[in-house]
Amino acid sequence: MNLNGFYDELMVYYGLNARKLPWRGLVNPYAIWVSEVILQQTRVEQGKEYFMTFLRYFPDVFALANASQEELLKVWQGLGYYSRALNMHAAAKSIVQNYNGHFPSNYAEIRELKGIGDYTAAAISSIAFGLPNAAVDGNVKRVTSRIFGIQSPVDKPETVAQMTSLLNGAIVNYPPGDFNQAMMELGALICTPRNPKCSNCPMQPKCDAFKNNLQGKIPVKSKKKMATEVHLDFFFFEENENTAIVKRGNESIWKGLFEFPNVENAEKKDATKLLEYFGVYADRTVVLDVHQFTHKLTHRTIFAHFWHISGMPSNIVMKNQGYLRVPISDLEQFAVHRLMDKYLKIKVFKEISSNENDK
DNA sequence: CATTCGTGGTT
DNA sequence: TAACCAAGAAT
Repeated sequence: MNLNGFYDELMVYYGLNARKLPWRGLVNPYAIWVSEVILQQTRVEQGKEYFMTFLRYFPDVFALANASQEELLKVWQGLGYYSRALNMHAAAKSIVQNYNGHFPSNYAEIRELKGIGDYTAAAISSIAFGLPNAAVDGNVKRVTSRIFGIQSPVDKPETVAQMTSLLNGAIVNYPPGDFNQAMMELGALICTPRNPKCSNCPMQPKCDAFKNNLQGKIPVKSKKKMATEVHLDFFFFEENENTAIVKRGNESIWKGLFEFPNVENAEKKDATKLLEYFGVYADRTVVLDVHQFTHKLTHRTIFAHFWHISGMPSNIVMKNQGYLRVPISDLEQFAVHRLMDKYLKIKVFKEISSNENDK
């Protein structure tokens, strides 16, 4: 199928309709890298503010490499997928050490950096260095599968490889960075997941899905696993204006973020059992308040309880070196996950932000 | 290769 | 409202 006409039309479309975004038009590979990692599985609208903030705190690769993990995660707080930030930290150190701070300028070396996969390596190498590598993200998978009528699941590596190969054959005829961004822009603005605006699409005459009225069937996706349910109980111990927090390890979710001492269970357990875990016994405990959240993630549903306890068990510090005793007023300085953030705003710093929250 | 990594907007 | 899913990568 000869799609040269389509690609020409696509580039014209992009020239006329490209959104003005904070990272558009930049040539600094560091800034482009930052934008691409922030935008992984993240909506453009949510990423904009974080992009500006990130560059303000870490204007170049040296600033990022020299930053503390705590400061980095505080800037990243709320974005999710926190391994992205930790991987960028490692990659920045690697760039400083192995490339004297100069961002590597070829695909293979870029692809080796932590947190950079096929898509991001192609995006950076094309946008920052003009290299003809097709970047296949969610938008491009949708656009490409519809154009070519590809009905194999787009989440299969084999399907992605097929699309990458097709697009690599076309990208050599255009400015690579613009070509990749044009494909993504078409997916974001015209070839949307539902109700695509085919009447405004420069590709309509050559689109297999449109021709066969398969826009609702393509792209094909494998069915996803059901979310598992988890019970997570946090303990807000309060004693003399102080409380206890602990830093998450590297084993699973929320790596490196701080939170109240907590227990995770597959089943719901009663309060006495939970408190005994921390050496607090029901008959000597004053539960000031219990607050419940249901927090839905892509692959798990968390039933969270926050127990506000008067006093702090003395063994909370003895039991595990990881526990930190900190002034409650200092909690805002620590990077926390959304559950903690919500609880702090609603219950702990209520008096500070009540004017905004109550509306 | 299938699963596991957040959060929030859209339908 | 529940389901979908967004400029994906690591394991």
